[in-house]
Amino acid sequence: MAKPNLYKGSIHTILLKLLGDEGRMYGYEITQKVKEISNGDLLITEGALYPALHKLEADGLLQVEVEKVDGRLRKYYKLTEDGAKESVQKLSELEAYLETMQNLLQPKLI
Amino acid sequence: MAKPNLYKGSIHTILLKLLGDEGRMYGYEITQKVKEISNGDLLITEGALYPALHKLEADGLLQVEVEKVDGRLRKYYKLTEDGAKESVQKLSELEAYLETMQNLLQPKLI
DNA sequence: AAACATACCTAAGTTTTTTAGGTATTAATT
DNA sequence: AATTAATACCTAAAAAACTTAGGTATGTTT
Repeated sequence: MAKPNLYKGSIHTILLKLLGDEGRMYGYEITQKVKEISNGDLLITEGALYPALHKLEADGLLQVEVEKVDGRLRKYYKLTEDGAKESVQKLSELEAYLETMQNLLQPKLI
Repeated sequence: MAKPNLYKGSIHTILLKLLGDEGRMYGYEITQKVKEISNGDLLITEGALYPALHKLEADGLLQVEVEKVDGRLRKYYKLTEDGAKESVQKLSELEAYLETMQNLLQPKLI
């Protein structure tokens, strides 16, 4: 792993969370939003993003609405009901993971 | 991803951190320690652990001492000087990642 | 006119893991 | 006494999840 943009396994969770917060977003918007939130630390590559969105859609967790804005195509994604449930699930897993990591990082108490 | 035991990409960091804290540990001990710290949430599989230890050793970040205890072989690992430096580096990366994730999880402030 | 930003996409390759084995010794259980 | 569980190491094949490196097309800026 030369310069990973994000720890693997978290992209689906990030997408579900963002779409839950924002209501609906399109792919390019997501890349910019994540870059902004992370102050440039987390760069979601398009090669990871689009397959992830397609997978979540195929799994029935996302719903897509295509729109043309300023002559360009946009694919807006939003959570389905199942997506909202899965989001809760994934977020609690991520929180457990983050807590574990914090426990690992904490200076050892002897 | 059926039931991943840990978010990918963090195992090297975990190993460096644990060895920095504990001084020296052997493989099996690490699996038990991580299970304990995470209350059973994080299970480092041996198929991930041993190759990771060997990689870190090959990269000069770990040093190994073989001992026989109660008739069984143990391979104690500890950080080299380079390993200690790399540990600092990896930990700051992990902390930045955790902070970003926390930012993502925080309820949106409008 | 060229470069950059917006907006989508995919395929090949790489990395990192899971799965599923294997060997061997000691401790606990039946 | 024999089987199972725990301790302790290991590896190879497969799967998963990325990065890299392309591709197309439109609008904006230099």
